[in-house]
Amino acid sequence: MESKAKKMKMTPQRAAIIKYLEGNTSHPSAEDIFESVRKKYPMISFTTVYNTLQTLKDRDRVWELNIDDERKRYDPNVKLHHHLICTRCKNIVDIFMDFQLDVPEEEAQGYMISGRHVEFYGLCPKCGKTKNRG
Amino acid sequence: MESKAKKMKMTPQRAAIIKYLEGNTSHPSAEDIFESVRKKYPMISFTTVYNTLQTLKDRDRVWELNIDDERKRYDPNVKLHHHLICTRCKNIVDIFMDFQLDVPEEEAQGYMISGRHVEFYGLCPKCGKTKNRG
DNA sequence: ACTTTAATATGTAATGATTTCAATATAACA
DNA sequence: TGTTATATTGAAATCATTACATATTAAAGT
Ligand SMILES: [Mn+2]
Ligand SMILES: [Mn+2]
Ligand SMILES: [Zn+2]
Ligand SMILES: [Zn+2]
Repeated sequence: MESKAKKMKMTPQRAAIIKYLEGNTSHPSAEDIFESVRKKYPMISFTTVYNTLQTLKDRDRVWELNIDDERKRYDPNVKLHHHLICTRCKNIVDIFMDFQLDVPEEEAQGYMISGRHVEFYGLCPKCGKTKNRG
Repeated sequence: MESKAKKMKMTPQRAAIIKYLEGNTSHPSAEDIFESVRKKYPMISFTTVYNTLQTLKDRDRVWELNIDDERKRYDPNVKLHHHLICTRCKNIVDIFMDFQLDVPEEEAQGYMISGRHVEFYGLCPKCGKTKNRG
């Protein structure tokens, strides 16, 4: 009992953030979380959002995605899955498929591979239509 | 002849940046490029590095990677391939394998998929040894 | 219930990568 | 050689994220 097992103090702010994330498949940014939680807790600080996200990351309760080139995105679903991102509006959707992604010893160049993630890029249905001036 | 076909004015700075990138498999950051080119052109501006990278991106001569959570990384190899990143030192190496990554219509959720990229995470040989206090 | 205290929340300042901008310089071409 | 669209430069601005100092509070013990 050590790393993941540290007890986590519950606060209204944390509860609100966790509630917002629960089952959320929109892959929100820290700002998205802040703006949403702010409706109920107008006094919440941006720092608290980042602090809480860090705490949740430490406990593997949230996954930080670098898939969006402008900001970090957060995913409460930490089970292995992949993503499809719209290159125009940055919408992200889940892909639950089990790809065969084994890297043979000689290709791994001595790395100890512990994680894998497939990113697909394209245009979402909405952006696919309005090709220009999106 | 239009988008990609725009002619590109050649300058000593651009030549130096392009030369540095040519065949470079280290996936350098803008700063890496700046520091290297600066040795020959001490007066080069950071802005010029970013400008040139933008120009090269526009012409599909360089690939901007979001794989590193701290900074953008650039890859002069624009042919489809994948990457393996060390989660500790952020070293990035290429994986030239042809994975089967077809997403069936019903999983694509209406997206028009145009690109794919597999990211592997792990520890590089160096970091794998020194498990602590890296 | 009251006390204690380590953990958390807050506001503000700092950081660091990237972008914007206005002025100056120059590659390409006639 | 002159013209001009394009590129370079340095400085300032932007924006996401982090660091810090101070005030607050959840939770464990009494
Ligand atoms: Mn997801
Ligand atoms: Mn590469
Ligand atoms: Zn879209
Ligand atoms: Zn490493």
